[in-house]
Amino acid sequence: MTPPARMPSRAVTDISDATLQRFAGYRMKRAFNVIRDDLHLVLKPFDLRMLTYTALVLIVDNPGLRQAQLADAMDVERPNVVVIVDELEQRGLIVRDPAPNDRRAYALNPTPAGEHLCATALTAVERHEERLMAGIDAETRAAMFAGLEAIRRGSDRRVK
Amino acid sequence: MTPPARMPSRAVTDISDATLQRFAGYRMKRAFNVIRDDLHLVLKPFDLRMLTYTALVLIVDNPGLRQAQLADAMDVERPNVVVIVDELEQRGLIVRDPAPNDRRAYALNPTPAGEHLCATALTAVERHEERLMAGIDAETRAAMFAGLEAIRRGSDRRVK
DNA sequence: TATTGTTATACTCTATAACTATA
DNA sequence: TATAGTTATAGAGTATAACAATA
Repeated sequence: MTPPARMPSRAVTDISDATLQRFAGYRMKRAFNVIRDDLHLVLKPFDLRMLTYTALVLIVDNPGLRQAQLADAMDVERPNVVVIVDELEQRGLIVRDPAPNDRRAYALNPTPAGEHLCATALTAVERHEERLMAGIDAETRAAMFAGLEAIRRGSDRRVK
Repeated sequence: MTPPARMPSRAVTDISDATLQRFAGYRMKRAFNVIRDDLHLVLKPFDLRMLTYTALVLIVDNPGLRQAQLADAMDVERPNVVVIVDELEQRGLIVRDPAPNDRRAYALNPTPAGEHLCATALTAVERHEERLMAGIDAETRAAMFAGLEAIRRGSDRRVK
């Protein structure tokens, strides 16, 4: 069963990433790559990317949201939110209403078209999720989610 | 204990991401952002980024590696590996030796300086890892790693 | 024909500084 | 003074096509 030993020059056909496997960052990057690539294909029919999809969902779930709040919720810098909101607005999926009591800000609201696209995309993403998580039992999923949440919350445990 | 109810206009100060929280992609992106930002600061003193650090570790652990194998191990396209290897070579951390039996390819090998920097950076990354995972018990860590590995392996369960 | 490494290129994501108009 | 949104810009990460040398 075991392959013949090749003593002189070690085979580089079987690459070891044992060192990197010890770190959450490496494992998460690899897993996230799979999710990102699949989500990319899933959202393509709706002409949405992960960022525009995330923004749309947040605006649908939180009508009246301001851009600064959206940036904070998405963990993205404010200038980068502008182009995302621009894109959604130009496609008629959301509107920039004037914010009450603050003439500097906008109240982001979904249009009926935006709500419809959001709902349709959401069901596609749910199928994508179930497909990728198919082999993982409920307890492992819960533990994984808890671990990810603990890392996210522990951002005050960062360096500096 | 409960704050006074504000019926007319719902407070948008408390943003709900409940919909997105149901998806592994969102939770992983948020957690990965924390890890990426911290790792960025941790590697900065060594003048390494996540990609160059990962490549260096893989080359140290797999001397004689070819670039195509490195690209595969890093889940990065071959053209993007060229600049990473360029950077490590120009800094004297690795060398591009001729590959035996194939004059097209290179055998990537670490220099003593590369091995030393790799070891030093590794201990810093170990501290970073333990800091970010501090609040997570062993069983949760194991389950999280198992879940991430299952997603990575299940890349054949992708769309198309 | 297929593969290795390469060049060129483009698109996305991310990050910072500086501006305007309001607060 | 500080904040909301904006502009401009630059750096990273990622992806594809096409090429020369070699298998």
